[in-house]
Amino acid sequence: MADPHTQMDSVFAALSDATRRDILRRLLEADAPVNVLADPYEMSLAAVSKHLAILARAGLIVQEKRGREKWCKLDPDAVAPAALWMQSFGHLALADFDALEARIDQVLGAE
Amino acid sequence: MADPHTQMDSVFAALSDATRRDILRRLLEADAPVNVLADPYEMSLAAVSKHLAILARAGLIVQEKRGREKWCKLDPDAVAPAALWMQSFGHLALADFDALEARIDQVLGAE
DNA sequence: CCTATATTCAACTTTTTGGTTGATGATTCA
DNA sequence: TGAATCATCAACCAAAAAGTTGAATATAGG
Repeated sequence: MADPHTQMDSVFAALSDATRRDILRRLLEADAPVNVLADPYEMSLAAVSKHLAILARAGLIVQEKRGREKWCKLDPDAVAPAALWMQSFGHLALADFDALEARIDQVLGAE
Repeated sequence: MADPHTQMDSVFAALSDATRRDILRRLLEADAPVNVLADPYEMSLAAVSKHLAILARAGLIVQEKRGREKWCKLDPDAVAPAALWMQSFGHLALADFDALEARIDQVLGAE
């Protein structure tokens, strides 16, 4: 079976969890190793490690091993396709009424 | 049990499936009843009905029964919280977010 | 009234997700 | 060397997601 998950699927799925969004938000401030990222949450270190793997698989973070720590940093470009989809969707949807009026004007105003 | 799913969780989760994104895209063009929406996809009507329920639960569409048909229309305001999250994340994270916006404007034909 | 249509519901299967605990592999450092 | 630390792996569990088929419910229309 070919992987049915596109990059955008993975990005949106990664963002659908509040813990992962919180991790991303904290990574805006500074890069951090896994144990530091895990600290604020109630769940186990292994659970946070899995969340980070999901973020990495979506391309939203990159992980680099430094000594025994694994440092995580944002890869913000990965959010671009999903952000583009959302923005254009929102713009097109909200602009719909204006677009209709514009077309009416076009039809009535032409010739 | 309090619902652990926030509105943003639901919106991102709803957008993480290509079929649902395609449905939303088609609803930009015109409102449509369930059977019309289901037509292009290989899956059963019941499966599409479930996808629509997920979109409705996320607030992305509203459904209104007209006779024996159930018409679906976009509720584009529902993307706002998630879009804002992404936008502010992108603003803070992307060095060249202006470039992204330029591409968005390009796609939209720009104001 | 009867039949076809539109949609959902119910039950079921399979896969994925999000979590646990305990063991394991690296690495640091006293 | 040996103990502590960092992180993942492996096995497991419960719940949710995504699909199926078949029955049920409304409604439309001859």
